[in-house]
Amino acid sequence: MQPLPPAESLTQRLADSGLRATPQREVVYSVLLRKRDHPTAEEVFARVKSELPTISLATVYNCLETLVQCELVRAVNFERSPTRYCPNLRPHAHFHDDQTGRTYDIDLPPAVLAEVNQVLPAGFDASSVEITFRGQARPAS
Amino acid sequence: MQPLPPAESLTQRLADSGLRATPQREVVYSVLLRKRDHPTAEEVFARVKSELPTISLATVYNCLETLVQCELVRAVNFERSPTRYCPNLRPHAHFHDDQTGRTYDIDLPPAVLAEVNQVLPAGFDASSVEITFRGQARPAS
DNA sequence: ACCTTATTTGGAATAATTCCAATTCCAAGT
DNA sequence: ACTTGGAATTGGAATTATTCCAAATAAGGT
Repeated sequence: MQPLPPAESLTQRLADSGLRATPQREVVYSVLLRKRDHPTAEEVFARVKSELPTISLATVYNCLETLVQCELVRAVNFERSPTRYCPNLRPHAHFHDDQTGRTYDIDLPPAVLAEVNQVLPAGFDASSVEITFRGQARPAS
Repeated sequence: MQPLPPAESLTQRLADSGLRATPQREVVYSVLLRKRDHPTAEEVFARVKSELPTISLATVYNCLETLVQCELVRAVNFERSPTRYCPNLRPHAHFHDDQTGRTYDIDLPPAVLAEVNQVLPAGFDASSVEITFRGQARPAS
């Protein structure tokens, strides 16, 4: 079990960007933290509804986008399937199980990250790198 | 300049999969080989039209899908933007320039690929890995 | 309280892709 | 050559995820 980010970081991060901590944003974020199974926007929508029955799908998209902007959440894209959302802030790759469709986080040691960045020729300045595996998973844990 | 794959490999690969070498498939493939700028399906459609004015967009999608199945072409996805197509068969990553939108191939040495695969815990069996950089490019060549 | 701006909302619009049913095209067997 | 069955193509409709938009609501600073 990894340490979770402190709960107050949302309000903090939003404030840093001059944004407000609304109930919608808080619930969307808490839903992501509660069940870290890389839900789609629709899935987040369904989960948030039980707490905020009148929230709209557009708002869920807005909140998710805001959280991504604040760097509290990562948007994960796999092929052409709907975007999934991930509150894991540690450097990690994603593993997509072709059979089950489940997505797993794979921690990336700094050394590997460094080596991957080495492959860039002069003149290429990367602001981010995304590593995605596909295959079959039979995770131990 | 890298060696191009032999021209006859299309017919060969298709036959291997029990598929036919149609004019549409040939022209779509040749268009990809001729200008390797990671075009979208719409862009391929536009280029193919000059040679086959009556081809339909659906056929372009079909042909591209077929080429991907035959492993002659890779489908490249960036965020939510349209899929791009790439006939480079060497192991390589992609670099997406945020300013220009251009995509560059970055060769991946086998050693790096090996190290990246090392990060997978026991029980994860990857059939492929996708590495994508985003940032700013000022390529030497 | 008031004003200004941020945020939310529902519905319409968009964009990329896929689906579908109707031809058309081949290739193999007679 | 002629048929025939499956493959491939075609145009258009449908789907899906997401974004856009304009109106309504909420919230913080004065």
